[in-house]
Amino acid sequence: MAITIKDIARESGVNISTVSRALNDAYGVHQETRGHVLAVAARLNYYPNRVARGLKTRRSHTLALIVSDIRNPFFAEVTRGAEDAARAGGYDLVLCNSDLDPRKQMEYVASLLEKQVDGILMNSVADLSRKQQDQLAASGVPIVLLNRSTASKSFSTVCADNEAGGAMAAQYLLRLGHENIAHLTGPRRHGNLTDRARGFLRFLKAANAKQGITVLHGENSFSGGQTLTQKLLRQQPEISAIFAANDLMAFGAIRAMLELGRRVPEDISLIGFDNLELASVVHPPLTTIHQPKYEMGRAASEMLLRLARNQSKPRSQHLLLGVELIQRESCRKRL
Amino acid sequence: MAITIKDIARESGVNISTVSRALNDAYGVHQETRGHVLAVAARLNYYPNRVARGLKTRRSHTLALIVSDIRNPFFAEVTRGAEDAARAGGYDLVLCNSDLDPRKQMEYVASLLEKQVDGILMNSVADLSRKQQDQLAASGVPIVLLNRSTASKSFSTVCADNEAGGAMAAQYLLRLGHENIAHLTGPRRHGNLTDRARGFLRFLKAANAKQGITVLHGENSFSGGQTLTQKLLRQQPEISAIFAANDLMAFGAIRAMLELGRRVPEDISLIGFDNLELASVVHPPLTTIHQPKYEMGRAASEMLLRLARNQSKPRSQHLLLGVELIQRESCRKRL
DNA sequence: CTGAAAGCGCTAACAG
DNA sequence: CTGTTAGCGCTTTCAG
Repeated sequence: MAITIKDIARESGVNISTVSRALNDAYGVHQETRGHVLAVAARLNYYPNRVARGLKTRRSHTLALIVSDIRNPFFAEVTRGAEDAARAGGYDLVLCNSDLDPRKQMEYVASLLEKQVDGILMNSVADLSRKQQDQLAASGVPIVLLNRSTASKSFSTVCADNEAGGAMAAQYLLRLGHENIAHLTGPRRHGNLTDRARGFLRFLKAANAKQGITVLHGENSFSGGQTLTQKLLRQQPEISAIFAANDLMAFGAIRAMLELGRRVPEDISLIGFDNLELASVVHPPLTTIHQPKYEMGRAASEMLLRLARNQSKPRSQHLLLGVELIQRESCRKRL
Repeated sequence: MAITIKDIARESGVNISTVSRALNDAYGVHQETRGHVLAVAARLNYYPNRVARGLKTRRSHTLALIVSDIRNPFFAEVTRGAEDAARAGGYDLVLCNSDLDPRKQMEYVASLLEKQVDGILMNSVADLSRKQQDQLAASGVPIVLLNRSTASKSFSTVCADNEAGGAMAAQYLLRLGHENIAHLTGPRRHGNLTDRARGFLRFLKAANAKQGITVLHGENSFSGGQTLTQKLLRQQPEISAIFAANDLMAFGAIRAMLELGRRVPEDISLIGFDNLELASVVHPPLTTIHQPKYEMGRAASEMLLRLARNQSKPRSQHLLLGVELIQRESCRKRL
């Protein structure tokens, strides 16, 4: 049986409420009694039961993070940022993997509400029905959406500036003199990737790119990048630069080119998006657009902490974080 | 204000204890009342407060996982397995990143105890002082150690069979006809890596390997593998096969060889350990020893669940999971 | 500054 | 089968 404030009250000859005060408020209790109580508590090796406290205070000091899959290195990084910030604020973080399955997501949320978490960080609600989203919003827990800028107004968000990143990629490739450019991206409607494509194409158009741009849609994965690249090089062997919508696709592209005997960057320049840790490890080291993943997680946690602490639910907040071009060795000037 | 069993008791004209029973036990309550209560509960959109319940039952239905860093893809995979199993058992998983810092680790544990978690999964306690370890063991929470086989008897463990894996690597390289073999590994005393080295060397010795084996110690990281390989090839350019203690080091070795103009596997065969997802993505695809990372996490959670459910603390359990050789393209027969 | 007492929401004897 | 009652460990009025 763990020892409680009752024990330490008995042991130190004061009332449990005094113990409680001594343990919490620095004020409202005589220095001397306070000292004594603390000493007894230490001697008995007392540690408070936060569950009981939470029942009374209606705060669990626990946050939750729902990602699609922690094995995705992008989310691992975000998660680390979120956990660090939560901990710094005195909160725990419970981790949930939803695989983007709407049912799983709703089950997690229900379970988390029952556990009285003070706030939820979510990867996405895009796959939830309108009704489910309303239900979420109505639940009352503060929710901040990660990696979504276009979400409904009911939720706060933190996201990287995907559109600006797309534009950066375009600008860089143009500056290197490329004219025959392709963009490899994911499914047609995929919030973030769509934003990247928009920024990319908009910049090229504004710059009066001399030639048409090829945009290929496929799976936003390693093998998707590989497949699309094979297809691209068959259709348009004269291509001189590729913008892959994320690093994983870029890795797939590298593999495909290797197999087809096209060299990066000698024959074809390649730029990715995300700046995964692996990007500097592959050969050639990948030039890419850096997303501040850790900072996104951290900022999201901090935002959620603010929301959780203000009982009164304030308007939703939105944060857009800047991205950055990381030059490595997968691009070069067109001859 | 959330609605409680009191509300639904009032609304349905029965006592709160009847409500509680209706909601929990299927038995001991008339089907009719039960149905009615459930209906009212549903109508009021009731969900139970697990914190209150936990206060009474002394079970939080929450597990915790302390890893050094979730960004390490190895742990991400383990974590996913652990979370899936926890959830399947009706438990939440709180994630903690310790960076292997003993102080952080102890702080996490203290905080988790206060939150009344039902069990803790830990990456390692190797860096904890004897006293800290005893303190942990004395705390009373079930603890299972991940990825440790040699830990003190006070804790349960689940681990991959590192020694057998090392032996497998040796056997494979020998079968390919290699005689001039090097082993690149981490610091001298590093539980798992040491086990791999032992298995490797023991097998070679037993097989009467014709030549001496070179073992190089360094950092167990990408750059560690890179550095060691540079050093190795300077000292012994005639080496024909390398066993890297983990995939990350193997990736570093690939990079170093690329830079030195030595081809894998044409000039030198390379085998890793872990079978990270990247292993199939690098060039050449890496032959390696597969650790069942997901299963380790799952098994650890399941073991912890068993421990948590049996109030009486049983003896510690130990599980050693098998490893597997994954043949890809980084090794070939010696000419 | 300290004590008494109520109660957070739920479970679990114990009666009936 | 159902109601009464007593807490779980802690915070928080309200008195004194």
